Amino acid sequence: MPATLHAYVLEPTYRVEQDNAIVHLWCRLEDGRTALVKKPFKPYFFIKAADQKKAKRKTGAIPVEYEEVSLQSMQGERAVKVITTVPSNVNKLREAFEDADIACYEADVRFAYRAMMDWGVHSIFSLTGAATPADELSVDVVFEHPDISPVKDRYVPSLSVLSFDVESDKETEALYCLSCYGEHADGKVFREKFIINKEPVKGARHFEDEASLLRAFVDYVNEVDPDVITGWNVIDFDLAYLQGRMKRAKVKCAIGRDGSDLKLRLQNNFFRDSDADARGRIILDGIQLLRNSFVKLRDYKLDTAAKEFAKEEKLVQTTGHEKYLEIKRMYEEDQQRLLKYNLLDAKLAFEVIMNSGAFPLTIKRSLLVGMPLDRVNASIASLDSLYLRELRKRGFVAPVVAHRSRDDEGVGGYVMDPKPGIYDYVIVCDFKSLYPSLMRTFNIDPLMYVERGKHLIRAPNGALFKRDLGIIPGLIQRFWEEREKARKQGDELARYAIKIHMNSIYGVMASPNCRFFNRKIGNAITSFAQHFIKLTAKQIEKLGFEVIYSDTDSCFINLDCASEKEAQQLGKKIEQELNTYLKEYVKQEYDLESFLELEFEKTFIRFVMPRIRGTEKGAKKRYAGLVRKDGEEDISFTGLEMVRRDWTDLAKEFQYEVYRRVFKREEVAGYVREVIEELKAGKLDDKLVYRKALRKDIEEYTKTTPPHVKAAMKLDAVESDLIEYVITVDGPEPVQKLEHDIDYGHYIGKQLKPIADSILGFYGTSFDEQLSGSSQASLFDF
DNA sequence: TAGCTACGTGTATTCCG
DNA sequence: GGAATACACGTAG
Repeated sequence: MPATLHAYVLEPTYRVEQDNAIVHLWCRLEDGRTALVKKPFKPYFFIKAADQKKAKRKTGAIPVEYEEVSLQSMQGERAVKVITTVPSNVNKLREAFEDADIACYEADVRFAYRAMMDWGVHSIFSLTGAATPADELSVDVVFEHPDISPVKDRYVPSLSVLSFDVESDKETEALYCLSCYGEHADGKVFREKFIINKEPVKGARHFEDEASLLRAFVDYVNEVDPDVITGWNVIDFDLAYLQGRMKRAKVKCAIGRDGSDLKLRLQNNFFRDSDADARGRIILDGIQLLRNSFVKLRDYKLDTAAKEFAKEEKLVQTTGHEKYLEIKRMYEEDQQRLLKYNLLDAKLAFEVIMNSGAFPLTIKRSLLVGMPLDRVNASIASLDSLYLRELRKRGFVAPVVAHRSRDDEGVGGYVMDPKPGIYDYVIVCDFKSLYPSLMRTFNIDPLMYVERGKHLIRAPNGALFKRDLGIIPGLIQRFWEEREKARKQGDELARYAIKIHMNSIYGVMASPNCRFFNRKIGNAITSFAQHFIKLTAKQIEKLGFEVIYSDTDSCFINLDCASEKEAQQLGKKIEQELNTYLKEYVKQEYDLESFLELEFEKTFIRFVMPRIRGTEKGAKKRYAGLVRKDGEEDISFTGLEMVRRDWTDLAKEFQYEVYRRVFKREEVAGYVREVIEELKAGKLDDKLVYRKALRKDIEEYTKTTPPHVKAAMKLDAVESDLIEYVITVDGPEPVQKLEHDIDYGHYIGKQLKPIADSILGFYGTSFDEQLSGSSQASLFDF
């Protein structure tokens, strides 16, 4: 009797053998071995039973079996299963059928995922079967046709990770060296350096020519056999470069676990990331991984990330042409230093993805939604995989994704017109996961949606839902419970992963690319949200407090009280009163149990709600306040220049200090004058850089030419989407190619003045007035 | 190999008999 | 030459 093993799926895929499809699950087993699990599965989809006769005339030479099933479409039409031999036939049949107006169901579910859904397994599963030798494959063991079943208790798999970095001559493209750093699944660290050199080099493997080094690298990858390959910009730079050099040197980039070549899909498009596929392994770019894990940085250079998350800094701090020269010099004169630098970069990328939490978070997310590591951000696919299983259990089949035009837009959250001003003691109450809690409370679900009927739940936008527990509400309930469990266990990462996925469900439902998309369902959620946040604000006012602002799920309340302690007490009281009221309200109005949870979130000791520039109206989504964090007072900024990447350090430091002085009731005029003096004296020149991203190719800016585009056009080569530029007397210039004097007048008028005015206005004064010490005409008339 | 909408601000461009 | 409008970006939630 073979033992039962637990496995984590790195990559689900398939191969066709003798006209039959075999699902291949490339796995890391719980016992530490790597495995390929092979199991045959027949591709299939559904049509309406009523279309079967017509369909039979359209199948041509494609092998098809029709199977009667007790399933129906969500509109209640009886379905029949169309089974074929290989996955590509599904597309052919779908095309032929749709040409003949035969609707297809679930014909766009990817084959290997389909199999996993039907076997009831997610990314971790249990298998029982005999292991066979792996032959030519780069795994420890192969299982042919094992029994596969779900696992109740998930565990966190230990994966082997390889990070690498390449150094080359930028002009000739010749390879200098390559370094690898990583950890085996058991946590043991490995590292290796490769360099092109005639003579031996201490501490590294040396090769006389590129082809030999490249071959040795491929062998090395297969030898350390990583589950995950990573690095900084590793797909668009290192792998793309290596692939090119290997092609030239006629070396196969056979780093797939089945000996297959690396495949790259490089995107020039700014809206989509490039991806890479080495069969059986996952290739994750460090930058993409951080971004997808919501790790916010000023920019995504390795050095910036390393300063934040690693212990060491890059060895070479220069950039652009200087860096190129430095690397060339090191290769020629100081190879030990170059190798040290090279290996350190590989190590830093590794430490950044680990220490920032991005990699552990991605593993958690993968376990939570059952997606491979490189697809945890594919929200539609993630929800699909969870939803379709449940739908099937209930006897239904889902439609294929319809292609829709995106003409009408759905409605979103409610944002109240704020009451501008400076306040003492403002508290914030907000709903915990408002959209999920509404979907759960009001049973918002595609399967529960109906056009008419009795005893239904009616959303404020008129959408109607049945009262039997829906699939989405059930899913949210499960997530909610898991989050509570994580909270009790102090598992912050799991909590965060659950929050991300719970909050993405609304976005999926409101996306025309989701197979269950229906504008009325999306709007049902937001109309409920609008209703409840307005109702909440109204009730708070009824209790005798002033609501000065509200956005989507939050209320900002001006307490007009005397101390932090009092604010705390009032906050608790408001939270409790409102929750009681809402429970009762939902029971009364809808005869439902409310899962809405209003939470007293924080206290601002002092608070500023600024105006829209040049008007009397309050500005939405922009505010600042004095908070207490770990006993210390600190200023929190939201939406204001302080938190925006496209404002200069000068503006940010200035804003922080001006607001600090206002909150602390310290004088401002002297400070403002001081900054201007220093600026004009050239003492702040390193704080004047604007950073703004190009969001499309330079040639596509045809309607207008914004400053960052002008600066980018002055560059010899655009090496990064993020353009760093300075305003000079001759207009915007990139930092890499500064040719004119700085336009200090610009910085005074455009970076300092608007920031000062946004707060000085509340004291009946202005930037100009503070400078001149009187109310005479503007000193800076820009 | 596609989660969503709401919003403010700066600059460029167009309109204005 | 000033007001109105469009474009572009980054942000809140």
